[in-house]
Amino acid sequence: MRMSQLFSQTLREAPAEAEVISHRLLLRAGFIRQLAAGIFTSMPLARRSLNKIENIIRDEMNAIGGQEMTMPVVHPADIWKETQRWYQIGSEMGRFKDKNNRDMVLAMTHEEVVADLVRKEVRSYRHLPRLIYHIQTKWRDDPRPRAGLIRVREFTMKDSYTLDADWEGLDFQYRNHYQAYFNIFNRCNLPVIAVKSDVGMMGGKMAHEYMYLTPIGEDTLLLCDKCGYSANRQIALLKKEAPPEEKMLPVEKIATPDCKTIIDLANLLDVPESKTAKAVFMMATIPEGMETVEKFVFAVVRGDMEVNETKLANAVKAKELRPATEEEILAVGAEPGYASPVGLKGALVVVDDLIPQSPNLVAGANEEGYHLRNVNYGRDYTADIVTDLVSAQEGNICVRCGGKYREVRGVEVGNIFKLGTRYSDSMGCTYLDKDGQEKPVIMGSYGIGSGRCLACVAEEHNDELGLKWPISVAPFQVHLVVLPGKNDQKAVQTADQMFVNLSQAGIEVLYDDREESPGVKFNDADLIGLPLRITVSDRMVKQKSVEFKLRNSDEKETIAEGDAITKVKSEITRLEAEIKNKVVEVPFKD
RNA sequence: CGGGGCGUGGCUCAGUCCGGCUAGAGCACUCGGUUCGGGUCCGAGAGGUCGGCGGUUCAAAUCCGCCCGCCCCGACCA
Repeated sequence: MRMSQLFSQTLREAPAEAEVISHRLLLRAGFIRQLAAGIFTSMPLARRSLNKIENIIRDEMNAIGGQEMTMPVVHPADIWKETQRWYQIGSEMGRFKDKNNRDMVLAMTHEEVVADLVRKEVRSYRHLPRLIYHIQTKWRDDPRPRAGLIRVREFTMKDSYTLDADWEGLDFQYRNHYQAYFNIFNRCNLPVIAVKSDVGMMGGKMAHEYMYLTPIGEDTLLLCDKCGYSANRQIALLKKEAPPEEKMLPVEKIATPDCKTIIDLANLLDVPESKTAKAVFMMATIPEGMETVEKFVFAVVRGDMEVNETKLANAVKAKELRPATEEEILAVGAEPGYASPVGLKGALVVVDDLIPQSPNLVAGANEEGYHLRNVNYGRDYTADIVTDLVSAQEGNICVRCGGKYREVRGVEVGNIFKLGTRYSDSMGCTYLDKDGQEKPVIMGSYGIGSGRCLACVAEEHNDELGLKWPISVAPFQVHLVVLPGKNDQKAVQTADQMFVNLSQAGIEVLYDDREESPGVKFNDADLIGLPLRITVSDRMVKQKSVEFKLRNSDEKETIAEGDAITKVKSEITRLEAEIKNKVVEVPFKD
């Protein structure tokens, strides 16, 4: 490709709205342009890199038996109503009506379409197992798109779906994906870890997320360096140490004016925060058949811990949770700042499982300015649900080995889900097994965002001059720069010829044939960040030589003109081998 | 959805507080010349409904109201 013909330009300055490095560099280097919040165009450079990423994905999916297909972006709402997700998912779903006033959905994912296909195509155990996938546009009207390509509303995802006759089959395909995903990210030279995760709106049994660790990430992860346990904070378990046993003391009402926070309370009474009970009020939207009901949820955790909203939502099977308003709190007989589980009416009480083991806590009195001492679960109040409700944090004890957790941030670049029969049941996907028995098809679903992957690679590989693409993801392999000098076409002729020769040798070349000064050309080359650079200058062609440079190194090497192709080829081979070495077996961790 | 910020030519920004002549600068773009290994230099040009609508005023980029868009923090999120 001649740069004089390329449909995009580099920018000397990044647009003001770009903050994170990948966003700034992808804009400046001319890879992407924004159309609206969370909606981007992939320019030719980005498209080429995305093609490389997607081809790596294809390669790895095909290697585990995947069959590529394409499913529609626009769906009739009917199938989403069948699985209830039409009702369960809120404003994040893109909905519109067609000309006949029929409800339509913009695909957020494709379980419904797959399930519809399965019930029509799969009749017999002979049709199983299968692995199908596509690379297709998704629309999720995210409330807050941000950070360039990291979090967008329209995006492209590879999503694959496994169809199995039994749970062992699902297990096998799940593990195949587990490894294939590591292969994919390693081949993109993107370091990731797999963590256990919440099943969220997908429903299902087990899920892992593939996380690229970076401070700009939006997910908080807990890692145990001792045993390797890793999980998204949303579901991370932790070891809670039960306090020493105490005799239950009689409840005692005490005046605690202006004492609305746990810290105030602990200070005033001179007790540790772990001797208090913290109350959190939420309104939960809970699906009941086709309808939803709003319930007031009163959650209780120990004062030294935080409520985990994902765990709470899962405990009460809520589709949505929001903080309750003051009026709603008063309506159930609680007092904001002085709330207590003792003597509540009409609330769903959910208590962390450490609370019943923690005797003689200080809790609110449901009366402004008063708390109760020596409140004990079982004697003074009971809960509708007792379960793990708290968020794991830096320094907490590992649930597996007793080590200490470390907290890091990450971007989710992929995920794998064991769906089980959630969709098969609601959409009637059954097959006949060998005994003629009708059984549900067991499904799995697996996603990778290709644009997000590109952004993460850009986020990982850059320096103060610009991008530094791994050879496997670079839009071109070689940046060919010509510096013509004055009144002499010799360099241009040599470079033109080299462009032809390299291209004919199957090498992908971006040829900067523009009439620009050397400084501009070098800076653009560094900004765009192709792994190899060849400079053909007036000065050097006189000695029949050219300059070779790696983006990743400051060294410049003078080589004979005639050796250029050999040199480029061997360097590409070397860089590709480096990447290949990163592809290794990863032990499965559940 | 809550909090904050911003919106002036393709990009970065000044001007807005305190209303007043043809609305400015740098970069990018076009033309001419110059330079030629790290964002050359000189000259000439083209390009703007000052986000939109309404109001106040002799006069609005500037003041007031409503709306829209974009960014950041939070809530949310396969």
